[in-house]
Amino acid sequence: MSAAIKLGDEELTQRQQDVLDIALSLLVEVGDKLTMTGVARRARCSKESLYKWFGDRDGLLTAIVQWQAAKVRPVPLGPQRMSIEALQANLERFAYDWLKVISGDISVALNRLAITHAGPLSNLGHTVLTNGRFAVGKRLKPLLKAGRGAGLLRFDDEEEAFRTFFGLVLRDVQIRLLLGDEFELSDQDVIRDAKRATEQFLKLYGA
Amino acid sequence: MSAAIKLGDEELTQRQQDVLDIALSLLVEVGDKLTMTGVARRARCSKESLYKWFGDRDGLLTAIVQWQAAKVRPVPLGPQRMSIEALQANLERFAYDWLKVISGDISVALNRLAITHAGPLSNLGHTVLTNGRFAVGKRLKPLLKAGRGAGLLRFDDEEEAFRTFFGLVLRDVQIRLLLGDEFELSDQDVIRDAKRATEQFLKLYGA
DNA sequence: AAGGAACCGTACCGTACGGTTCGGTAAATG
DNA sequence: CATTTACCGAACCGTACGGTACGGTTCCTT
Repeated sequence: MSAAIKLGDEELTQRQQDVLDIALSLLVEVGDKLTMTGVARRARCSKESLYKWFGDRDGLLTAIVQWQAAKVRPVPLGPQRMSIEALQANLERFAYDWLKVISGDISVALNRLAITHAGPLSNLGHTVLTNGRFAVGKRLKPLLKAGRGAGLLRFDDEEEAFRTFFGLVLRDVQIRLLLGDEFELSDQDVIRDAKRATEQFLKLYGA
Repeated sequence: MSAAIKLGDEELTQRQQDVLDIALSLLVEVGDKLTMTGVARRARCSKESLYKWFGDRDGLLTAIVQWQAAKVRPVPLGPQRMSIEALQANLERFAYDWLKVISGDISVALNRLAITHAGPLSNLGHTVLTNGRFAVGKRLKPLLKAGRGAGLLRFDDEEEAFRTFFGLVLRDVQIRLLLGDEFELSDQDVIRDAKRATEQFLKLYGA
């Protein structure tokens, strides 16, 4: 019995996890032209195994998305004593990590995939939203509330505050990348953007 | 000879324009499952005509995007005397129109289409970016510069200022809609969002 | 009225790909 | 050793769809 990792209701053997990683890398390369035969060839497994493990093509795509989502473990921001410096540093770190993820090849590929198959039928979009936009909100809100509790921030609706932070951090970056605009975003740029977004957010919501 | 409208290097007869409108409405319904046979049936034309007019499927999709883009004529903001009230009103109107377009079915469908076919091969993404994100920037920047010229705004880089406005207005709306999150956005919401984004922008960049 | 251009409707072709089946193999199980 | 399990590789099937061909119709021009 191999080491099994739970994913949703299922368990994944090591072999299956490896196949999903390979499928993900192939997805980044070829986008929505990902084919079952292609995955089987790249992963050196049979199509029969793919169908046995994941049901059908949609099941494989869902598994890829969920598998990637499961790998993104939230870095717990320790409930340190909240000073303005700590708040600012945490916000900057948050913005930096987030921008890095969003501008990465994997994020672009998965979001494209989910958008392509968006609709009432597929739940890929829902999965991506849950593990992206909403997961980030869930992680950021405690920080915002702590800041408010310490008298450093002022806002009525934490959801509104979070969405503003969202806009200030990502701006047009995600949509441009999704549409294929190949624009450079160096590590220095990301650092600068994270600082700027944090400053602007504090100017808007600072007490 | 029918009335011909220039689109790129080509001219479009009335019949072809009608077909493109029908194809666009069908695209909104079925998304990327748009098929040549389906367009021909809905438009009551032959596939042969579609291929004669648009070359191939990609040509049809490109024509749809360009045709819609050609319909969006920029509403010239008259160069009135720039007061803080006029600036604020113009920004609000800008944000309102923009948010309305982005949250509309047509915009969602076209952006999904372009994202699906994004890559070095297709220029759909480029077309959408040019007629969306960049066209808006081109229209907004004169207003921003006028505001700065009148001593109402303060910024070094107009591109940066515009991108911040972008983020404050759209926030997470576009990506959520693209991913299939069906969330209500009433006209009252749009009005409120436009006001809020404008206030925040003025707080950040007001002199 | 005659001729032709444009077009409709439909049948048809080729191919790509999702999904299935099957023979063969290696490792666990007893 | 015999059996089961899991898997690989490859051949195969069905279908959807992009693209083409062609006969028939409408309409415009001369």
